Amino acid sequence: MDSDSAADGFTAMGSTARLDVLRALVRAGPAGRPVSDIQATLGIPASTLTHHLKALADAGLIIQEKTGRSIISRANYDQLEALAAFILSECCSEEGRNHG
Amino acid sequence: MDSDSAADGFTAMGSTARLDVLRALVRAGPAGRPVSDIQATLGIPASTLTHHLKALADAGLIIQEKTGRSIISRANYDQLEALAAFILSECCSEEGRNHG
DNA sequence: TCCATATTTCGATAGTCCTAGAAATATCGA
DNA sequence: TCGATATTTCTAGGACTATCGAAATATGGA
Repeated sequence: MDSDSAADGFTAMGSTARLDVLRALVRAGPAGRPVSDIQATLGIPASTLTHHLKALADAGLIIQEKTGRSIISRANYDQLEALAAFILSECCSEEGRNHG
Repeated sequence: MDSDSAADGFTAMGSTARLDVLRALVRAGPAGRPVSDIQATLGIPASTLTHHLKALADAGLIIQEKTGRSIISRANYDQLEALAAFILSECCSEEGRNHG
């Protein structure tokens, strides 16, 4: 995980609307949820929801798969774990240094 | 940790410049670093750096303390841990449900 | 083919954010 | 008080973002 893709990931989580969508998918587990189902739960207009889902997918936080007329979105747990671990990685590695 | 303050925290981490500043502080450990020291390491103009530090402080990700002419910034490890934990909290709690 | 369902693309508006130079403020030492 | 150091505030422009209605696209069934 490099700094740039981590920042992309955090940007994607950095709006209430998008974080709510992501968490709905995290709660749903590996089965994921279709767009229309998320929309019914959160009450976001379809075009806005598509926009946010694309942002989450571009950042690698979710994975989308088309089945029939539906698109199933799933949380990308590996990526989410990597981001969570990134926050405090290298913690205190320079503790006590006066220069550098 | 509610969704709104989590989103604020992730927004603060959602730019490369700011994430680099935060990580410099995470690496530094509890001793923290003065602004001028961060500036020397990262090469960011002072006014830009102040702007980013304020954003990080407003989101509760860092804590600033004035000592003499310097301001020491420290990572707020409790808040960072809470954000890391938030990402996957409630994971799969609705797994298997078809409605709701 | 025709219709209903599911989702995306387009387009436009309003608002927010990043960056950074210049000027201002605060602190310490001589 | 004067100067050096440390940091913030002011200001501004260009870039990016969120929102969402309307129109378009894709799929499956009758």
